[in-house]
Amino acid sequence: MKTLLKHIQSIHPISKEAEKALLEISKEVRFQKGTDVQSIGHTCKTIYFVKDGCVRIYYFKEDIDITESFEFENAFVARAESLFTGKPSLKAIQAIEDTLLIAIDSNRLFQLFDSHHDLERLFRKIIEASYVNTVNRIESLQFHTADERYLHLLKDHKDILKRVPLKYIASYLGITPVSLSRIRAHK
Amino acid sequence: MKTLLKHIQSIHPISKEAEKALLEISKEVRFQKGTDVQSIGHTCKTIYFVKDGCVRIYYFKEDIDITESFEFENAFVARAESLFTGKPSLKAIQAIEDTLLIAIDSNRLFQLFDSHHDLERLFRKIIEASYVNTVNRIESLQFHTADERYLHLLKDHKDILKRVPLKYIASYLGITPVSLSRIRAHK
DNA sequence: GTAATTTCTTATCATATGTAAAGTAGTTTC
DNA sequence: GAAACTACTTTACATATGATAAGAAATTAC
Repeated sequence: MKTLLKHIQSIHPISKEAEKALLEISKEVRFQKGTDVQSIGHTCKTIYFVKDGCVRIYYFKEDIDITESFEFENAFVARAESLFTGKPSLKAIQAIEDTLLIAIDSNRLFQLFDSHHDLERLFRKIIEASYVNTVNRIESLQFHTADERYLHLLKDHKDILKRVPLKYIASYLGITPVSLSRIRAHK
Repeated sequence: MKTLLKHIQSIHPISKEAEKALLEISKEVRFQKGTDVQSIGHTCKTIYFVKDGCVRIYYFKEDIDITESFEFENAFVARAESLFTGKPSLKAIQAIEDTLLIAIDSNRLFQLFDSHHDLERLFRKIIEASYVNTVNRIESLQFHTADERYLHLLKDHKDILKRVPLKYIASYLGITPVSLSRIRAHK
């Protein structure tokens, strides 16, 4: 669990008691490459931290598999639309590689917020950062060409091509695999 | 300020003391149609609540004016990328109509979080809801046609066509005004 | 109220991306 | 190691959107 605590310290330092309380509601879970961590229709009650490996959030639009996001080592993952609304999620979380996650029980976490103010602040800051990221992604989808978005993704995640199938990258960029192939061929 | 307090109560009820503290760091400000509430290059230290009128967040990409978002009555507005990072914003906030805003001093608000846990929880929930909204907007930009996005916007904001120039709506949808005209002509 | 300015629409042509189908390469299964 | 399957690429054609320019409509300024 050291990786998680270290990552947390870099965002917002919390007390020893808060660390202890957090670890009590967390456990390590492993998933084989290709398996669903959480499936479509399930209400999200877990916040995951990626210790090793990588995952994606995906959903289906008219039978087409669309990757909403990727997460790699040292990042949190949750299906926000379900976690924060209590509704069943239309999306699933899948392990793209053999993956080691730390699962945090969100209901118990939200309860801890009452007694550990610093934990609530930590997660407020985590959500703020995620929010800034999604706003930037909107900007990218709004006014960059698919070509630019592809190059930008490679810059941000230098090893993504070795770790993630192109078909997932294509839908993440908002284009078809055929179109991504074309873009790659022109480089 | 009643509008603000009423809106807050519907998200997360706070104590009378917290309400009082919040009002002390808030003030009403008016902006004429077309004027900038905050300009590009300014570091965002204010969270606004729209009491009457409407605003947009916009920026320039290579001399082209792009609307990132609109906000109407009973919504909060802030340039998250600047507010949460402390960096100067590349974006501006502009009044689209004569607008009455409530300006909340963000530094003093963040200080209040130390003494008023319920205020921090309130704003955590506000950010969570904004986050869910932006994730949904990504989905919309990723795999809906411009045509679908336009119809969806009209559904969500029935009076938007009467209040907001089409050129702003076009860039918000990620298309040119010419393209929006075409889409509208086919209905 | 007229002129000037801005906003919106229409038309034409160029380009990027989608769809479908076929082929190639790589991986998995037995 | 052959067969089956999956991932990726390539080609041909269709469609949506972009760029530019010109005109119409609406708004603003005087």
